[in-house]
Amino acid sequence: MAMTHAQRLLAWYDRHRRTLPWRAPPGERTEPYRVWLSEIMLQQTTVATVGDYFRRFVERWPTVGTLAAAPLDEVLSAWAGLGYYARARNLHACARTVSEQLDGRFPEDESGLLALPGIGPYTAAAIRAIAFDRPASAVDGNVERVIARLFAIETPLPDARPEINARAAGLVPNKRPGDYAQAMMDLGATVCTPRSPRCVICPFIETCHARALNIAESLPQRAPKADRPTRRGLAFVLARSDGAILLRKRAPTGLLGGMDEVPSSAWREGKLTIAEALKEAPVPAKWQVMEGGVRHTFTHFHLELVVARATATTSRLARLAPGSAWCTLDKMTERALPTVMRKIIAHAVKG
DNA sequence: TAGTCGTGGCT
DNA sequence: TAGCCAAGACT
Repeated sequence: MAMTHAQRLLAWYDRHRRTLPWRAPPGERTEPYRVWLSEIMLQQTTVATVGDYFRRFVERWPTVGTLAAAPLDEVLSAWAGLGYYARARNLHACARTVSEQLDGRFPEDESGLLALPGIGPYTAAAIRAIAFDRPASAVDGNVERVIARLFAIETPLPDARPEINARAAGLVPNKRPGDYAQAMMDLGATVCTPRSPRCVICPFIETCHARALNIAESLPQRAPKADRPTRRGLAFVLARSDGAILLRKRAPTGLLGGMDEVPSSAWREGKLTIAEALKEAPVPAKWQVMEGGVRHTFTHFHLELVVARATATTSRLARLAPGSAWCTLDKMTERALPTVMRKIIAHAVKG
């Protein structure tokens, strides 16, 4: 009998398996805590970016209990720069639930995992497969691509998802399902790549329908994305005589929720009127509007910021709103500052 | 269901 | 340069 897809893939995996910070040695299982933490970090984020964050997290918080005991603000600070900050808020909430209500153990069943904050269909399946070696079908962007090509599914995403999920589930083996899940993702990441797939070294070359039709690189097709608008605003960098800068805390949810920020005017579409934006300054001061500015792109809009600087005087310190605080430059790395805020500060300091 | 939610690397 | 995409979840 011919080898199944799973058998071919596992044979390939045994030869090409990558060493990753969260991956246990061959034949061993990764602890559920490390699987969960890595999978949350890897959502919409590249392996290369996650590596250092993962190492820092497990060194500082080696167990789910230690993470649950940490203040949210410390977790957000450690997460700063990774993006999608709701993941960090949910990570912390999930750690507390597992620690306080589940005796520190992650559920092994799908419904139990799906009930936890930040764990959706993909992550629940990945945890079940990798941590508990259960035959769960973990379909991420890599697997979507592999399956769409293997079966030449030309329906654009996201409409193709039901068919892709069904096809993917049909390939999951009962033996080594954890290795199989990781192998599928490795295959998508290193062989069945979005552009210039390396079909000649693919374990599925003999059965891949897209390869046979010479349409592999064009799959999966995607529905066109809405174009991003541009929002504009004025950021206010207030510096104390010792160089400390005024920061404040953002609202707990929504864009950059719970993170620290440099005060700014509202970010609006359309032309920026400096005179109007200056009325939104956090304190009265002799604001100096700087040359140039900061550009940053979020998932669904571009942001263009002009930066205004001012020096604080003692008389204004008492006027600071609640949630505001001074931060010296050497302490800036300890704060929960998203990348766009670090860009603003760098621009202001550089002058 | 479709919009919200970051960032960096690659082409 | 500008768009694409990455181990998606939530509302």
